[in-house]
Amino acid sequence: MSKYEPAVVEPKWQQYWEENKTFKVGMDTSKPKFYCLDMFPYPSGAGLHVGHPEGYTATDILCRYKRARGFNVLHPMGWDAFGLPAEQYAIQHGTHPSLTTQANIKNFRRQIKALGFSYDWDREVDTTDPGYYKWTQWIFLQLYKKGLAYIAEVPVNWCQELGTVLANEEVIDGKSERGGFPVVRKPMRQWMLRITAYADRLLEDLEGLDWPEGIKEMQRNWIGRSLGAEVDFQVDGHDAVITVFTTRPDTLFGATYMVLAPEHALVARITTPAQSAEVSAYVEGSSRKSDFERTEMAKDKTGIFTGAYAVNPVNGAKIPVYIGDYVLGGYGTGAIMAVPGHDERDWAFAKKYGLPILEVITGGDVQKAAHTGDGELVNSGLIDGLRVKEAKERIVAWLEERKQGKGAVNYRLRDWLFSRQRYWGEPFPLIHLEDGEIILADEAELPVRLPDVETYKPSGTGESPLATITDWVNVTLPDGRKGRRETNTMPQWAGSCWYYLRYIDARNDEAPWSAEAEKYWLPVDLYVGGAEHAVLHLLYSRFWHKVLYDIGRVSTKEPFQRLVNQGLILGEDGAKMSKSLGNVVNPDDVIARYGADAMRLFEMFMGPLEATKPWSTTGVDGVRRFLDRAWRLYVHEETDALLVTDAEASPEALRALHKCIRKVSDDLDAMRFNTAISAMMELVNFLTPRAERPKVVMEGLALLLAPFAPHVAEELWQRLGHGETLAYVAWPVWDAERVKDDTVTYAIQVNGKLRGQLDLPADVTQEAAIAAAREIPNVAKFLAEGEVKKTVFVKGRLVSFVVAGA
RNA sequence: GCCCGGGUGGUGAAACGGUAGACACAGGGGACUUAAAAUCCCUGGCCGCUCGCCGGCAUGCGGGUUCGAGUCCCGCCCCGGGUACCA
Repeated sequence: MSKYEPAVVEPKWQQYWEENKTFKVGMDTSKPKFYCLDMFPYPSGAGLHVGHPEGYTATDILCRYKRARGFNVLHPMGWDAFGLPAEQYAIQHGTHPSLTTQANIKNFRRQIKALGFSYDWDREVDTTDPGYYKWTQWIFLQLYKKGLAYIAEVPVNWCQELGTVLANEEVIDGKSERGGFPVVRKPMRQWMLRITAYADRLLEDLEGLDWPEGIKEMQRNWIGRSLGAEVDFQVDGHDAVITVFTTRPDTLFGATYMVLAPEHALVARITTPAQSAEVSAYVEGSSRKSDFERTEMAKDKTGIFTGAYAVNPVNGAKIPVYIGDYVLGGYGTGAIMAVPGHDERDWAFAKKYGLPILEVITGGDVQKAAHTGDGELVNSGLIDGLRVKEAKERIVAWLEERKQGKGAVNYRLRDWLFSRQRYWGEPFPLIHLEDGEIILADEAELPVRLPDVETYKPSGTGESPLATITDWVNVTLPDGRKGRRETNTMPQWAGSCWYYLRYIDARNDEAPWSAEAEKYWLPVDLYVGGAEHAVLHLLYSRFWHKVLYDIGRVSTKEPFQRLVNQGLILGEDGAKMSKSLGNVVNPDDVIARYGADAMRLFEMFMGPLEATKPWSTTGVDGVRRFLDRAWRLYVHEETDALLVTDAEASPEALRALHKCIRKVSDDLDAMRFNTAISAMMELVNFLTPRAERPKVVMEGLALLLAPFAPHVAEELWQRLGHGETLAYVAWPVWDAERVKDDTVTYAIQVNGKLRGQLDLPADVTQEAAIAAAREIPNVAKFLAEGEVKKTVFVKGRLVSFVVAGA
């Protein structure tokens, strides 16, 4: 072989790495560790998506770089393999989901290996492997024992015609995606996880994380902590109290009415006979609406007077009680006090129903619009004259003294619905006895395996297909008591919540991971994946991690120290890649045509990792030509002879090399892959027209190129006479002396405009530079137009004259 | 509405407050070739002219700070993503 042929080089080195277990890693306390994690893929039938290799390439480059810098690198890969598609395929074709899943995994593994990533494949995990989900079940038991798992009746998407419960994504406009049958909300027995118990810690611990600020902000918003007060309002003429949550207790004197959610428990009790018919009709109407319809879609706030009045605890005022479906039963206390003068929603409602609007904070005209900003309290008795902040504190203290309210914190975050009525998921390791007692599986009994079933069709009752396997479901304990196994299974999130922990000790049969491995490898130093997981996966995972921290199984509060989101890769037409648009790029085709190294290089050359950017076939062609050019620096295309010589390198060549080392090293540290590649292109462009091929320069270039294009780099390294892989060869070091230029081009400006350029010695003095600049005819011309008021000299950059008058 | 990103050549993009457009794609010209491909070299924001080491205009728009602004500040416009009657 004389020409660069990736089809020959790439399989050769992939085989070498595999046979020599080049990237197998163990604990080595003599080196600093680097745990670099990719979001593991769901192995779909469609094969690897072009978006996957972007993040994987970035992490692989970094891992190879870190190895060369002496780090002990953990870089694993696995499969988030439970999921709906395999079960749907099973329902249609009768194929066991595990068969479909294994076939898909095989294809994904082949595609990923074809890109030459330096994973330690001995640590591969598969969430559907009983050896893996054994420990997922184990973690569930720990959650249960901590009181963080409980059963509740929760509404699900029930489709009568299909006889099954549907995921949100299977429901479109209130109809089933398959068949278009009606879907209703039906309460079912579900497992819940008490993530809300960790809300504060999930919020606070974001502070120390090196994550994109936007993602942290999204998590904060999702948790939605709001500080305020609960205030009790006595209902006039009833022995009943309405408790409201408000973030603005300071505006309590401005409350002119109240609104209850239609599903509020007191509605039926306090509604007067005269209002009863209207209220019932309204309650009935809103029960058919989803929260989405009640909130997002409704532009108009609607409500109905219940006929009842409540007493404002601060001033004894009697204010009407309404119901309105813009108040949600599930948020806060399901009741609000309305302060139309200082809340926009309340203002709109008050205008519509002719309710009084009172000013309690100065600074606006509450008859024209709600004033939500700061100001001085008025018409507010004991808090008159205070600013908003002090007024809040004073009024809460006052309410607490009289036991009519208290400071309170409210969260938007809900507990996590943790069960699915599916076959293809982790079984819950527990039995329900006839008397209602729950018996947990013993750790030694794990895993509770998925039984084989006759059919994957839904049971028809809403329960999972597992409910139809009577000899699996029905159990008799050794003591004779009878029970039923849990037939719900866990959601796909379960397996992905802790996979980063399994990687550190993936073949441990005795424990999910060892304490030594945890202490050595955690936390994950860098986690790279798509922004679509910004909230749910990352929040759930953090939650489990904190529980594991509390039971002493992990020693860090947070699992992922640094997070980077790769951007979306669009189709060549600039649109999101999709089958229907026919703009999907298949990695297999790119590799076949240009090679894996060119594919890797182009994925990184397109632009910053985080940016959304379109694919370009001619762009791949461009980086492939760069690799061809680089190859020809080393190998004679016709004779296959090595062109590299032992001759001493010229200072210019050394300077070019050392500048390149500096640039590539700095850029890799900052994950600026695109500009690092540009720097290598510049070095190749520098060498191409020159005859000299000094070994020291050519070896340096090969090592710089290695993280990006490892196959071709290994091949060149071998041709340079080395017997072993370059994966652990020390990263080249640049020398400050070598990168110094003899002369520097100065820009000469007059009044900020460029009027000339000047090559000056690198060590030129200010005086000499200014004198030389004045000599330039074009500069002198402009200087002559007025008086030089000021001269600016920036070393190594420019001389700037400020000229006044003319 | 709110919160994050982002607006730079024909295109993807570079640019410690210091020569805007590195690097690459597409384009134009040339060399090699019988020819083509491949390769190599040159060119390359827009406008103007006296064609130069020339001048003017240029980083979404309008202001400001500065000797100097793509970069910092203020006010707008547009695009992408996220998110919401959350009291």
